[in-house]
Amino acid sequence: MSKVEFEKIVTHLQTSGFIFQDSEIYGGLSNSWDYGPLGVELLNNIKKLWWKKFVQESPTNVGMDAAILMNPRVWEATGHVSTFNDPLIDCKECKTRHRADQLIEAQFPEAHVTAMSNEEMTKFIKENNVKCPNCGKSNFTDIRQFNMMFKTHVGVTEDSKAVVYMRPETAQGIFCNFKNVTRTMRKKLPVGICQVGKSFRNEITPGNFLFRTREFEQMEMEFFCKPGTDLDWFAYWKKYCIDFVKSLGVKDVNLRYRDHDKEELAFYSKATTDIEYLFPTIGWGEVWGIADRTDYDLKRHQEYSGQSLEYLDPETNEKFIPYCIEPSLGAGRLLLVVVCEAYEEEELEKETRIVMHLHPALAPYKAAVLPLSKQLNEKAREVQALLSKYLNVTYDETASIGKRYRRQDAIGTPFCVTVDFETENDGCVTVRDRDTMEQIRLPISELVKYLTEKTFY
RNA sequence: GCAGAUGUAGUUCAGUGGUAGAACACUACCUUGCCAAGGUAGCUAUGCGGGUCCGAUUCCCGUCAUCUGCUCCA
Repeated sequence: MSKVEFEKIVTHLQTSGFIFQDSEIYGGLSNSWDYGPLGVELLNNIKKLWWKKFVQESPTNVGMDAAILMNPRVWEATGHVSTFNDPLIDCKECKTRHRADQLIEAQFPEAHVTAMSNEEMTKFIKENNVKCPNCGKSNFTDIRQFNMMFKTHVGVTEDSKAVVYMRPETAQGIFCNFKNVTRTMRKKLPVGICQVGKSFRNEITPGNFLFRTREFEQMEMEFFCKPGTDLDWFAYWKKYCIDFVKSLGVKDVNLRYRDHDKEELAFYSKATTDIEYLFPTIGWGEVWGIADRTDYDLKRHQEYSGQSLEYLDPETNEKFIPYCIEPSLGAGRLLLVVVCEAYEEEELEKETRIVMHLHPALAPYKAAVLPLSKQLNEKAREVQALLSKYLNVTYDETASIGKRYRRQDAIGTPFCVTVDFETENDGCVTVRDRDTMEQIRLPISELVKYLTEKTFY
């Protein structure tokens, strides 16, 4: 396989019906992308397999789906309203931007930055001649506060009392429902609650195509367990997650764990490990974050809501707030990973064949039905109608058969079913494999079973 | 948000202060009968908005978007 540039993959996705720029006819909106007919199939398949692995196949886990808009008190409890504000400051000399608190901390470690207001920090920077780490001068703008949460209003008047936030993570919908879920489902610890849904963050610097967008879909599990038990759940889920990525066809050598250092850890987390993927051109990038959130979230919600979120262990009659392991993954990122991994430009004698070696269960179309000649349209349409009751299939009757194979290769369709002049007599079709380019002849009556088995996850 | 670069068919690229061109892709018809065949015809573009000019895709300004770097990233 030849070395492929990230840009090429992006172009391919945009020109073959996977991804479009959002509101493109108006010039687009920065970092917003839409999923086209093929992209949405791939995305849905990714979410489906994740759900299968984390909900359906797990004896401990259940799913749920929370609202995007929540009581704003939720975000006060989590600290998003207060501490998720970055005090940003620009150097007037060299035009670089910095975080005021980090500037002070780096040059005056003894200063109590966390206790300072923005005005106090501005004053401190001026009085102590805090220098720009880039140009060494001390000439800054005033601090401006950035909140990463999108705000909107409930009700038709823009009354500040009715401010609500677009959730910056799906996790809190799970924490808030911890009691509801365990009670109604009669769940004992350990229990994982899983959710797939949109989150919104007003990122200062999004970029790299789907890699960092302001609106994104998260696939998260909050796994509640008793602290100090024999089983190391953090290690367990780390392995479970990486095994899932590998099961989608991602090669071992392109994956690694990366532990966060102490300084890097979020305030609520005791330990965090990222699963990273080696993207073409871009290099290693975070795909999946597995965090040990301790009992931070439930504790805070208990405090702010006044509701007990303790768990009563039925065996020991002991009450405690469960600890939580959170593997959190962006659906768009995982899509990017499987596409980067699957994309190949195969050099053939006369041409280059673009093939997406997608796992058959992920492929937008499981098969394409192709009449060898247009005279065979009718029969081919019958086959398509039969298959489409069980599988997502497509149909193509234009151009030569070879060209149609190429088109399907380029969008990752694992099988092509060709109806030929013998089909009417022997009831068989030719099934061609995307990866091996081998062909076998099968009775139409066995097609559904064959394709279902071959595209099973 | 700052700095730099870029913006011409679906894609990759030409080109010009005076009616925009190719290749590939796509569509139709003919032909062909299992790996991008051939023929004919066809569709499609100067990101958006101003300004200068007789005339702007070209020069100028603004804006939007993309890329790179910085800042940032639950």
